[in-house]
Amino acid sequence: MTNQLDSFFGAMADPTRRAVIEQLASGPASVSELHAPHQMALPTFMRHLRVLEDTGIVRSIKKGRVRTCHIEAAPLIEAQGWLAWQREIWESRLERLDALAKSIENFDD
Amino acid sequence: MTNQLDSFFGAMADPTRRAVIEQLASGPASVSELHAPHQMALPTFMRHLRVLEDTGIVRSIKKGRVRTCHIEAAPLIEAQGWLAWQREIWESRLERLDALAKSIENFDD
DNA sequence: AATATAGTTAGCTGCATTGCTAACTAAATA
DNA sequence: TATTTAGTTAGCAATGCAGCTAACTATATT
Repeated sequence: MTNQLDSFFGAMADPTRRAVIEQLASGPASVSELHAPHQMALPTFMRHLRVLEDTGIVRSIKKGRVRTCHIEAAPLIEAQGWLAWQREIWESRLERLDALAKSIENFDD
Repeated sequence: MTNQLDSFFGAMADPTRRAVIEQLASGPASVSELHAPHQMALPTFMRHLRVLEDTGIVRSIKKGRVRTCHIEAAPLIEAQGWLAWQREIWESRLERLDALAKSIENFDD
C-alpha cells in the first residue's frame, strides 16, 4: 500500500533537498558543489543526498574521489502526474457543479 | 526561507493523508466519512486531518455536530507548478544537449 | 613521501511525528 | 430526559529525522 509517492513527497518536504533538485535541474554537480550553498555540516548534507538517491530522484557516479550527481526524471514526472490527476478530478467536479448552478439559474426564464 | 512547499510536501508524504485528498477530490465529506476507510483510531486520524488543514490543503465548516471538509485548490496547484518548473528547466537542458549531440554528428558529413 | 582534498562512517542529541487510550463536550434522537 | 452519535482534548510511548562532532579512507597534488 505504501506507494513510491510516499518517499518522493517525503524527500521533497525538506527545503535543503528541494534546493538540491533545483541546482541539479540545470546540470550535474559534485557533492562539494551541491554542498557549498548550505550552512550545514557535510555529513548532515550527505544524508539529504542519500535520501534523494534512495528515492531514485538523484543518481550518482564516483570517479576518482569525486562523486557526480544528476537528476532522474521519472519520480518527479510521476508525482506531477498524481497531482494533475487529482486536479482533473476535482476540477471536473467543479465544472459539473457550475453546470448545475447554471441550469438552476435558467429556472428564472 | 521556509516555503509553503515545505508543509505541502510534508503533508503529502503520508499515505493516509493522500488517501484523504483522493477522497475529497470527488467531493466534500464529513470527518466520519473520511475516517471510515482507515483502521486507525479517530483521534489519530483527526491529527492527520489537522495537518491537512494547517497546510491549507483542506478547509472545513462545522454545522451542528458534523464537520464537513473540502479541498482547497491553491496549494496543490502551487506544488504542481513547482514540479512543472523544475521539469521545464531540465528538459530544456536535455534538449540543448541533444542539439549539441546532433551538431557533433554532423561532423561526419 | 607528505599534505591536502573529497567523501564516508559511526555515534550522539534533541525534536517532531504517529500511533494509542481515556475521558470529555455538544448535538441529535428516542 | 436519557441515550446515542460526532467530534474533540489530553497525555503517554515508540519511532524517525535532522543536526552535530570525531575519526576514517581513498585519491590528488606538491
